[in-house]
Amino acid sequence: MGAVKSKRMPRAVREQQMMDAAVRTFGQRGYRAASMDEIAELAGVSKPLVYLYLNSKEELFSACIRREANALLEAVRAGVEPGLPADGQLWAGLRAFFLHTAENPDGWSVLHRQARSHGEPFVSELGSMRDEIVAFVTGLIGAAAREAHRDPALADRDVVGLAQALVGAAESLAGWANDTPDVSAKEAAATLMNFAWAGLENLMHARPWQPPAA
Amino acid sequence: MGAVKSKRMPRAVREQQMMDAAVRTFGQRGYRAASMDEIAELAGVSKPLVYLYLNSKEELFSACIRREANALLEAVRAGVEPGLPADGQLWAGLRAFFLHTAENPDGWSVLHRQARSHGEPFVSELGSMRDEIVAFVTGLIGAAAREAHRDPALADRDVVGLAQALVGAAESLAGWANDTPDVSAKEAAATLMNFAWAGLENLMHARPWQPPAA
Amino acid sequence: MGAVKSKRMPRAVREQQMMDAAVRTFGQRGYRAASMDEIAELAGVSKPLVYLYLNSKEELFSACIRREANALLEAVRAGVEPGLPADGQLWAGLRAFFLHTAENPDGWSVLHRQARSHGEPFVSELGSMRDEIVAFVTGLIGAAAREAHRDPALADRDVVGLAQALVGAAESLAGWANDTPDVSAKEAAATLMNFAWAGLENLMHARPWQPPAA
Amino acid sequence: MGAVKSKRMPRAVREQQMMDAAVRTFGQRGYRAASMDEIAELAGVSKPLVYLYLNSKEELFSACIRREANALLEAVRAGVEPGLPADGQLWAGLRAFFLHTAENPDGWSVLHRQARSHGEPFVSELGSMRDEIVAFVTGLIGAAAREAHRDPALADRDVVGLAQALVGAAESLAGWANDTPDVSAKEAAATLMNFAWAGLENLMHARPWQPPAA
DNA sequence: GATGAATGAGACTTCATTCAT
DNA sequence: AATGAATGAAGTCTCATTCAT
Repeated sequence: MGAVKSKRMPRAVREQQMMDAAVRTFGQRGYRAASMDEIAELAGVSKPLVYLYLNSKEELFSACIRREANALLEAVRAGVEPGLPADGQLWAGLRAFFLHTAENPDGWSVLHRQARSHGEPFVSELGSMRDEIVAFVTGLIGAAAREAHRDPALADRDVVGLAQALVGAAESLAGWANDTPDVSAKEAAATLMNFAWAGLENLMHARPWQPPAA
Repeated sequence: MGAVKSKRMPRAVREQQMMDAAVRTFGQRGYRAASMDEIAELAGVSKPLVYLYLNSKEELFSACIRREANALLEAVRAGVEPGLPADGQLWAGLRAFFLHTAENPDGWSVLHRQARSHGEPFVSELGSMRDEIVAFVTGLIGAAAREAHRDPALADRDVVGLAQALVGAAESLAGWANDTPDVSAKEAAATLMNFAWAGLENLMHARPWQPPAA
Repeated sequence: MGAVKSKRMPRAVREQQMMDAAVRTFGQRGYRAASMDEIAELAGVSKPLVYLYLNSKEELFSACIRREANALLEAVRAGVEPGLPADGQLWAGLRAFFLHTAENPDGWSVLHRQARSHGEPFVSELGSMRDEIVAFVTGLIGAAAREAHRDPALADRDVVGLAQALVGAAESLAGWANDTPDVSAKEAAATLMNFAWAGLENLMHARPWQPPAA
Repeated sequence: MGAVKSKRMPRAVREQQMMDAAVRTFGQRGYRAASMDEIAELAGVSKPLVYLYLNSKEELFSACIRREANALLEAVRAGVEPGLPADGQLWAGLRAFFLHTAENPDGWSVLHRQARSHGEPFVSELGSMRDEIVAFVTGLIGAAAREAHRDPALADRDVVGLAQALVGAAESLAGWANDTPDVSAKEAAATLMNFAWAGLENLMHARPWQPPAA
């Protein structure tokens, strides 16, 4: 007994340990550079056990993508309170997104860097998750548009493009904030919210968006 | 007819053929999955010749990153006409950017997907090119602010933050546009220009930015 | 009958088989000319197993040097009986040395021919073993000097120099005896004993050292 | 004109430049590790020229062995003055040997380390040269024996063994003197002469050989 | 007399995966 | 539930050597 090297754990627990190790390894080394040896060692089990539970490197990676995608989605959903006005919801969603990715850098690396870089079947795997995020954002923006009585409605494709732009901007700012001393994560988030909500023109004319008194 | 298998070419020409093949292979397969065998065959030469001229897989990949990064930078610079007003310059730059990435999907894949996913030294290699783009965009936004006599002036740090956000959004959209059939470069540029210039709120209220009659 | 192709052996046994094969191959072909393929085949295993257990060609060669050096050292130590007079001890040590090198020609080739010819880190590896032999011989000569009440006493440095000369002569003669058919280990030992003990001048005057009636 | 990069040299001169480069490279890197590329570059010519003049790596190495063996032989012969008594001749020969090998470390490495370590045809190549050295030493020792009216004469095989022992002792002492601070080459030579001429027993009883007043 | 261009063959090494217990 | 033993296949890289000028 003791966490040093417990044997004979129930399957579900062992599987999670393996996936933890896999996410960490894939996230840091990349899909191809990660070796099953390293994953098994990090998980504290033998290699055949990894194969017994997860079948192959490919399936293991797919499982990682699914797990991390769902976790991210849940985090964003949980961060948004349905009753708020549109800008408040967006602000809350972005904060949740930033928080989750900062706390799970390996998982985020798996989703953002690795899953896109290694072709099928991983791109498809990621696709279905992105569809869910887009649907969620679409809902948000759609609600905002109705709130503003926008007419005619934004096309779905435009919404997807906007979501892509938002995520890209968020990633870029996160990296910049990380690499630049004395730029806080909150400042970065505010910059993004301004950029996204008010647009450059409004910023040029000194009409920024104001964060809600939180 | 055509260069079926020309032999004894001068070194400079052969090197470009090899780099073409390498960009294509790296862009489609990824850095690790691409094999030197495949690159050599696609270039129509033997493997030792690739090593003789380009030394190693790592150096070859670095050379690809540099070549593609410079080409992209030149394309954007060439697309912007200095005399225009700020939004016109931004619009021109974005069009040039999305056009170039659409016309060089493998080169863009090398920069956006592969160089980021395979650790040092490639990330640094890419970083310096990205810094140049960010500096360029920073200049543009600063000019726009002066043009608008914004008061109080935007802090330098805010300008850089906005430029980071814009560049990140552009990168993300370019990947999306490349991966999504029937999204044209011009549409992507318009989506981003709207997003950046008008901001989401204006979009919600059906007050988008209008492209200049070109 | 015989160990045609025994599978699933414990690691320690397999490692010895591999080292046997490696010593033989290195000794006959040389470090560079020996291929890991040949070693694996001679050991009756696949190449990856050799790497799994012994890591690299360099480490494998180093391990061979250490094993053979220790075996030789032990053989010489075991051959010398502490109670004898000085010339008897020297004679016994030389006999053991030449016998061992004659019985392990590949091991001796690894030590004498290959380890010296392929630079660091092998030369150092061998150096420490050689230092042990020299120290051993130094002790022997020192004992002989005390036994003879030599006065004035030999300087320590002179003793080490003599030991170096003796060891070098032995190494060289062993190589020669191994390469020359019909020169027995005992003859080689006698030649060296005469040379070392009586000196050329005494040989010239037909006053050789006499082996003890064994 | 000038030694920087003279072109169109007569064949004999070019060949010597190549052999110089080859001896240096083979001596330092070893036969296998030396590459024709490195040799050609060090010689300041293109690789095809090396092949044009010297045909193959194997022939080039053989030619190096022959050249260096002859040079060593000549040096020793030139060092010995025929009229001297036996110990004086030996002393002179050893000095010439030490001097030549110290001044031509790469050539000595080719003969002593590399030629023996890489099998046929090099071992044979070296063999004929060793035969000449042995004949020379045999003559010397034979003269000494006649001088001493030794009877019965030493067998040829014994002479070869003694020569081997001498050379081995010399090499070992040379290495030791090089690695040990404040042991001069001359001291090493004296130690060897004592060891060889007087023998350990005489040394034990304080009857060393005396170097001739030079 | 001399060389830039080019390659077939083979080396070391790694990895995903399975077998037998 | 778990693992020590083992390998087929593939990858990066080097080298002696030749061809065409």
